[in-house]
Amino acid sequence: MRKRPYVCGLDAAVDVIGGKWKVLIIWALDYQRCRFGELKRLVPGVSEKVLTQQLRELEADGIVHREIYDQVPPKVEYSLTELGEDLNTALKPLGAWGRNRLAALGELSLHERQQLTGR
Amino acid sequence: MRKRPYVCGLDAAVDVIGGKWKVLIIWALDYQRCRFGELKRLVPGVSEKVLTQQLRELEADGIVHREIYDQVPPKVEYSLTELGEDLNTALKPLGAWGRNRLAALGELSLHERQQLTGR
DNA sequence: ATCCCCACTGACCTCAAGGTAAGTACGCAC
DNA sequence: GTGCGTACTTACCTTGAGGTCAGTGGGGAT
Repeated sequence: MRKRPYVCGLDAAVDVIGGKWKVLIIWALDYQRCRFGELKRLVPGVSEKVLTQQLRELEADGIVHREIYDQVPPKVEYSLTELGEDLNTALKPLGAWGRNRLAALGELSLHERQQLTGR
Repeated sequence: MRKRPYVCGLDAAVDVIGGKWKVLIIWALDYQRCRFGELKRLVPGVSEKVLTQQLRELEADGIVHREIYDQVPPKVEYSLTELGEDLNTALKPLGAWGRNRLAALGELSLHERQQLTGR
């Protein structure tokens, strides 16, 4: 549960996407429905435990859908729900803003590199 | 510094707004430039230490501008930079998504309340 | 005299998110 | 028969973000 009440919508949204790997998971699922192992490869650096955790939280929040195929070896597929796709759409401008920022930072380091190699 | 490199723009954006109170600060500053004490009142629950910290980080990231008036008693005003206003614009759809979510949750708890009082 | 207000700073502490490593149960390939 | 891949779970540990509290130094109100 939550200690502090939500102050605004932004607050509520950040609560959902706040986990360390959640935006990366959502971003990965936008392109394709994924099995657990694929997701692990698409989100480099997550441990299995934490990936499971975050997926369960996203599922509880109604962002991702978990489909279990009764097979051996086990097969589980994750996909975005409609709500999850809405969220992803809402995240697009933020992603664009971040990309601009990355570009700006990239130019800065290019500049620094030029200064260094210029000596 | 950062351990893991940015995977995408969203990643970079979340790095900037990830602090516990940052979106609330940005949201508060969208309406008006603010003195420190005002901000403290607009963001209920933050301690002074953490508010200062987050403001400094936002300043370092070029999101907020800090203007010091050489007065006694001291006066400091915070405002969004152009980059900060861009960020705020990019956050609007996310805020709207969150508001919808809150509305949905509100209806749920209303429903639960009705079930409870109905007994 | 005593208190509050302004905008902080610094020392110390807490706790929960996340990381590590091992275990599970089954099937297939070599 | 040894190891890998599947999708996890469990116990244990680490870390750092954030919380608590006290102090600063002058001015104005009570």
